[in-house]
Amino acid sequence: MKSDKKELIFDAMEKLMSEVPYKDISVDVIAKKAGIGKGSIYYYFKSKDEILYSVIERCYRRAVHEYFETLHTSSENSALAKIKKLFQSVIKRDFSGNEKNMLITLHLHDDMTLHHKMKCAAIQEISPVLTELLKEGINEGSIKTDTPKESAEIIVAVLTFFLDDTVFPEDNNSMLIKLKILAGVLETCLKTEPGSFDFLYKAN
Amino acid sequence: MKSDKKELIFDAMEKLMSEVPYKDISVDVIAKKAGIGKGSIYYYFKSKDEILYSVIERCYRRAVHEYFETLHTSSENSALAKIKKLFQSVIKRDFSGNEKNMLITLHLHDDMTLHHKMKCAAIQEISPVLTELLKEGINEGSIKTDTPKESAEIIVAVLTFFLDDTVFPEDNNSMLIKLKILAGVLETCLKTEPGSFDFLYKAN
DNA sequence: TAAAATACTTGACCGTTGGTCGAAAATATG
DNA sequence: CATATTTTCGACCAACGGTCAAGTATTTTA
Repeated sequence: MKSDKKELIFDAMEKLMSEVPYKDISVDVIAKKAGIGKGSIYYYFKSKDEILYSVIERCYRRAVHEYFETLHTSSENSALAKIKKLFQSVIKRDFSGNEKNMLITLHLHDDMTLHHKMKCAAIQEISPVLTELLKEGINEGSIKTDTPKESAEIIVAVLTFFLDDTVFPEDNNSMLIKLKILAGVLETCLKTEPGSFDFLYKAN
Repeated sequence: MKSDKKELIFDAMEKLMSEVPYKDISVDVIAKKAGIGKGSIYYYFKSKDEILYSVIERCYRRAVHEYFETLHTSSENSALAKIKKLFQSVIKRDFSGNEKNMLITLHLHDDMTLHHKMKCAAIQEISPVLTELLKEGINEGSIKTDTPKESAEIIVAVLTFFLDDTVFPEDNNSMLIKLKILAGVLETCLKTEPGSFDFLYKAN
């Protein structure tokens, strides 16, 4: 019966973030939601911001984990196919209304503190994975670039930027056009077969 | 002798932001620096954040204004040349240490609130100008794209992202590689002559 | 097992903050 | 000059993030 307080705090924060704007989440409220004393919070985290960071990082780590899960249950194993899966693990729920997850919920909030941190976390957590996939693609011959690490970082950065509703507060059509441009950019950037990234803007 | 209080507040805020982290700038301090009562601040701005937004917007508007100034003092008037000038007005001081301006100063701060807002403001202020330049280039024949507006927004977004030190906290070499990639991406994205955007990563 | 040490828990408390407000001062209007 | 309107102000407030001494549970020691 180890009641991991740290996990309790995580869960309380995550729950709250999906319910109310970050600015309305006080440490007292987190403690209340977690069912522990306020002082305990500061036994496990050195600041309120640290809780936020940890939650966001965990969120992207889960997306990466989900991607690795899908790998096992699939025959297609080309680098490009894997990249597609990785992207989908991160973004797929952002465009379907029914299965909201943490990432989309976070994006919806208007608090700026969140958005910058999310981009940084995304780059930190996801770009290393993508970097390896790019290298795989290079070995396979399906991808050509001399700078996989930097390319990966750029790609993740841009992708995350795109998913941020608050940066481009526009209609879906503009978003679709941009995703199409992005697909083209990725193709030329990585010198892949035409259509390799069409899944970004094509339904399913 | 109209002592425009609003301007006083602007200047105080701008000065303070170049001196201390945003989180250390209280409304009392702004009032003190501006030499007015705290209550007066809330007569002209409805919140502290609104001051921040206004200052950042003014900052990018100045960059755009500076660009328009350089237009008059030049013979070269091709769309690509103008785009180069626009970019340089926004970023040039970010890489030279001596002539620090507001933009670089802001980027240096570690406060997240700033960074997201700066990206939004950059897109809002600069991408319309770039959109027109892309259209010019299309008419000239030097640029080819069906979606100038969206392309412009993407370009500004990515560029701003790159200039943000806190997102890619790496060495200058990685930054240089990324700017090189970006230049290539812009070329293929806009179908311009090779080397059109080399100024992004080449010294002067 | 008792005692000592360590790890964990707590909520009252603190300093600071963004923002409010009624009143005073300045300015405009007639 | 009197009245109305705009501007200025700082004492004040509620709420916040964070601290802390004092307690309780758990583990270690002998």
